[in-house]
Amino acid sequence: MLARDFLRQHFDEMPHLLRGRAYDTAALARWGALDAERRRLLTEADALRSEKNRVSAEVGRKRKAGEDATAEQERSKELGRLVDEAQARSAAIEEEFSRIEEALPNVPHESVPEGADESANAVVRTWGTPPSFPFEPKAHWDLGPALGILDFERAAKVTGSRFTVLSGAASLLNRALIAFMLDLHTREHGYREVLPPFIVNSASLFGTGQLPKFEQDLFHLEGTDWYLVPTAEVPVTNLHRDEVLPADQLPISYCAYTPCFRAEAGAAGKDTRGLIRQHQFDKVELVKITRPADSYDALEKLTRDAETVLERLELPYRRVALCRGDLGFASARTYDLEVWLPGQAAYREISSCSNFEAFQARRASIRARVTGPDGKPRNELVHTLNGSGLAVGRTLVAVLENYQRADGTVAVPPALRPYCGGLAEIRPS
RNA sequence: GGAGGAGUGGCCGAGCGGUUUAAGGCGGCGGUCUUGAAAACCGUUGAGCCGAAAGGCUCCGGGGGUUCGAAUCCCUCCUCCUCCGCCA
Repeated sequence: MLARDFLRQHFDEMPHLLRGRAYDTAALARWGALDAERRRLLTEADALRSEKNRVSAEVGRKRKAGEDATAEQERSKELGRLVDEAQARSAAIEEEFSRIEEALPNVPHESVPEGADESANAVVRTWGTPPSFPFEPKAHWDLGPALGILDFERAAKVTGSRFTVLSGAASLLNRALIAFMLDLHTREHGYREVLPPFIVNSASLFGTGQLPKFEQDLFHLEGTDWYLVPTAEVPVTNLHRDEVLPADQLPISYCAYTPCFRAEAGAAGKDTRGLIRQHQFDKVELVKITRPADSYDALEKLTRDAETVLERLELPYRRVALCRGDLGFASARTYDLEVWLPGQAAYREISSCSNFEAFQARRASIRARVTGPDGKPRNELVHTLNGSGLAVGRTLVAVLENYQRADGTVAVPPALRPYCGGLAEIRPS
């Protein structure tokens, strides 16, 4: 959510500030009209309530003194009715007003590239060289079944499309990747590991911005207020919802492994083959909570931490700065990391690292107790960030495709071997 | 799932129908004292909203109700604790 003060002060500039982003322009205009009306009704109701409080206190005083207070009681009753009326009118407006605010996307940082879609994203840096093969490299959806380690058909039988059974070396590698990533981030990058619940409530999803707008992307547990986590960002960021953190605790850096569950509504026909787009996948997530002044440095660090995983695994990748139109709803600035996939001869997203500034902190009420410029303590909204470090399923895909050999076997990246009992190559099983 | 108990400001905790403008403590901030610090003492210190300001309103786990008036009484939901049952 954006701050009300900010919306008021920059109301006329909002269309410019949100250019390229998807939002309801009519709703924004309506916000401006409702704001004035809402404040008028609020002032009116407050004045009535004030009068009612005064009269009630007078009843108390008179009764204590043994005087008759019938007239005051009647007056107070009448005022109560007027307050209820005023309240009913303002509640309806408040409701619509809030719904509009909750649906407005974040304002992009000034450094975000202009542009409407993916094609306008800016490549910031490229690392490594896509390997050249003396043979036609295969896609993982051919390699995996040939090796007997990925089974798409049985997963479809057991559950449905967009699920995969990993077995043997694939499940071992998947597990090794999780352990490798967590170890790297906790031991070398200073993150604290957490294992959060894989089910979250609607308040948490509101806090990080998935609700109310993106309910169709989530798996909702019928008859409950619970949802499967779409990303560890939700439980981990919400660890500190409704909290005031001591300033000396910041920055906070967490890393967490969770499975992620996504309904993928609206993705029909997209990436239907292989492991790229699944209803369930594993991810190691990085989350940072910082003082506002520190968040852009933190974004660079967090992104570097994610890149280090790819470098240790010797997987070629590039870093892309998302343009305004490609930015997620809550983000002010996002870097995507794209890994090279020989099977598709393309770079594909494997991590997305974002600074949400105070957008999530405002929704989730995450603040820090800081000393103001006047030396007095005050509460300040924190900035939240997160990024994949990395998406495990897609990393497995990248390993299989980049490390494949002419005979159909796959080498195991050296950095991963200690996590696989020394396994150096994957052969058909 | 059953039976009891409890949710109050950054934290702990009193309050159980009308000076609650929420006692007291801890912590924070300012001061006295000190070479400096600690200790002691004094003062100060919740959040959100409306308002140019003066000031006003709301908030005692969430929601609803009773009453002229609710932290306080009633209903309901949630969470935590204790015991019982079931269970990896």
